[in-house]
Amino acid sequence: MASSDSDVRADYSDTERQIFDAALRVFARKGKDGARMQEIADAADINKAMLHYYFRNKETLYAEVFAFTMHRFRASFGASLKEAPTFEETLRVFIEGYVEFVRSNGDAMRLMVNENLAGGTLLGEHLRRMKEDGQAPPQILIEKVEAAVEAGEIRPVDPHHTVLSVISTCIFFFVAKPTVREMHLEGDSWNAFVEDRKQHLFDLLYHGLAPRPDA
Amino acid sequence: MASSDSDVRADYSDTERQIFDAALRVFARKGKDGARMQEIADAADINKAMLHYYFRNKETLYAEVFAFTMHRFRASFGASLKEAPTFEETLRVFIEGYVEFVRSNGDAMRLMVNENLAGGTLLGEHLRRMKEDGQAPPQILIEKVEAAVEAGEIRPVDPHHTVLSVISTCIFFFVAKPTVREMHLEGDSWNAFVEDRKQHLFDLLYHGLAPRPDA
DNA sequence: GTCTATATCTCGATAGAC
DNA sequence: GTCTATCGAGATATAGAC
Repeated sequence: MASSDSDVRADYSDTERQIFDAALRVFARKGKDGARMQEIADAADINKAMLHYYFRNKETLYAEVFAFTMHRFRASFGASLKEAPTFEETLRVFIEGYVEFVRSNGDAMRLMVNENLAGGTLLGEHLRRMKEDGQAPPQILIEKVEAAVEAGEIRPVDPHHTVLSVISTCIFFFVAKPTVREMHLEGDSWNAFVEDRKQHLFDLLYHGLAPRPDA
Repeated sequence: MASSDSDVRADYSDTERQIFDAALRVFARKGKDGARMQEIADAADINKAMLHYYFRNKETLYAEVFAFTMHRFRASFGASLKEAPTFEETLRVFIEGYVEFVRSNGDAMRLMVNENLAGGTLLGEHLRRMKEDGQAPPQILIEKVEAAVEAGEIRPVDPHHTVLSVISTCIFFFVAKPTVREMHLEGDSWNAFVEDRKQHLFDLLYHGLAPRPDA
């Protein structure tokens, strides 16, 4: 258990998880400084004093919520990435997995984006660890893109930019959900929009990467 | 001048613009609730009391900064979008213009994303106005995509999803700059990365949209 | 218009009864 | 473990001299 100085505890109680959910919801929308302990307590349906009983202060609460969220992100995502025979299948599975992850972990995404906007002091350590573990979703996909280029399955593209583009298109529409609703949806259902989006992204990216007959 | 109830004043003094710049910098990173008036005053290099002299309170300061930022966004961007003979040129010009805009208006982007994360109460009105004016960058590009589909210049894609994808790839890497630095840059220059990205995005999206010979 | 001082209030944090 | 009451820091906002 003493593997790394900032490992994530696995034995959170029910109340603690309840607090985590509430804290994540608030931190994700308002950021660390904008969030109010009272609002978190209300969302968790507990007394404000209990927050300080379980977590010394706001700073540690935020740090633990962030670490726990990143931990879940790695675990949940690694599991969703299956092996696929062709790059076409890999791309389809990745988009499906990523969009679904984003859909059901919206606040985790918002938290990470918020941390980026604020300067990302906490990100560094976590990202470095993800990179070293090779567990990061980007890292995995980058290698697959490299292999696909090597095998001539796709055009000779820059793996880093390519993966960044795939991820951007899977996340941004969700981060900017209020804007997207206003600009692109006129009373249509959000869920239907997300389903359409998965298909669109696969088409766009697949054709964007596939080799050109004339090239 | 009484065109609309929430029009943006055009006669801001030098001091007021100085405050706007500082306020935008802070609001963009910390959000409305996370920002501190003292920090804004320091960044603007004026006394904290002066903030309240020029703007009654935090709420109105934020509202005016947001409105002014959206106004500048519309104006600055509309001007950068030139007519182009082919869709290929349109796409290239759009990416160049958008990425450059994002690069030199990073805090404006961060502010909008922050507002989206927080729920986007202020966005609604502004976006609706942009849509009605037809001035919105997305709106303009959507029409060009529709026309290009019609003319057979590109594959029959959904214009809304397509434009959303273009915009996502132009903005997200910037919003997540700290993460991108950590994951994709190893001491390389950010400016060089941005230049590479413009080229990559054009390639990826152009091939993603171009008609298939075999289709 | 500018600054100091201060009023007012909100929020994070703790004490202490149960 | 839970709650009420409250302290004290820090934030917004204002008063008033210059």
